[in-house]
Amino acid sequence: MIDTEIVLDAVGEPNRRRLLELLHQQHESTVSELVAASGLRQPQVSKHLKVLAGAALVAVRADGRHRRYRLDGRGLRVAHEWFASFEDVWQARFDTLDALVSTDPDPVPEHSRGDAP
Amino acid sequence: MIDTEIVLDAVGEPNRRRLLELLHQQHESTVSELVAASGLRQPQVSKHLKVLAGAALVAVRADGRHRRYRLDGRGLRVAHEWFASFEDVWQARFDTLDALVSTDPDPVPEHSRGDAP
DNA sequence: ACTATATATTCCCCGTGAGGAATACAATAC
DNA sequence: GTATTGTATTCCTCACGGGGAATATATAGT
Repeated sequence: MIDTEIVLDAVGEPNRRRLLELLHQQHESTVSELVAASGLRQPQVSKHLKVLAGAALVAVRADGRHRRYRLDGRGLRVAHEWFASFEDVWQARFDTLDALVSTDPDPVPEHSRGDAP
Repeated sequence: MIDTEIVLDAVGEPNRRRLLELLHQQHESTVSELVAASGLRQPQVSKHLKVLAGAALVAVRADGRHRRYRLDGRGLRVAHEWFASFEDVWQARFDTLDALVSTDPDPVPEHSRGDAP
């Protein structure tokens, strides 16, 4: 079974999310392609891919001296399901309205000088 | 508009995820209740809640000297949608099968030196 | 006024983890 | 074999961010 904690930790990093998005567009990419597309350097790309693979977010396929990376649906699905478990929160529509009012519980009284709104 | 990066960064921390889950069960909680339920100390709970509020993941309502926190569907929905955009990955079922095979592309070559670790 | 409770904020410390450079390992071409 | 390309790994440094303690700021009660 895939650990939700590991998955969400892995996604909690901007460059790793960029790699996931790049792999989503390209469907399959070598490390060099990801280096070129991301602007990151090769070692960091490899390291990030290792973390993503550890979370079942990407899968690798050896191809000659290349490694072809692609998205792995298993980790992505686990993360998606974690957020889906909160669906009731935004489907009870009143919460959203309330939130607009109550996000800032004290909207700066500013010592209430007499100027008009 | 809510920034997906900020949301996913905020969720990328285990204790903040715990707080979200606690708020999901309780629907609304004071800081003290979250302190008791999480085992964290009050300042860190307040700090994490501030990050979550900055990502529109929680909303606050002032109630006497308490602050009642609840989940905010806006941030949660943004995160859910980000992962939903990858749905095609796990709905193409072959990826899952391939992953089982190709996650470890080179299962321990015979460089094994005879000495103990 | 003072006291107590609830929460936020400030300061400091320290570990984790991301980035960089260099190197090691792997696979093809010659 | 050597050279070259592609990728992984090691080592180092350093900043970011989380935790702890103390303090500040509210709000209620007396």
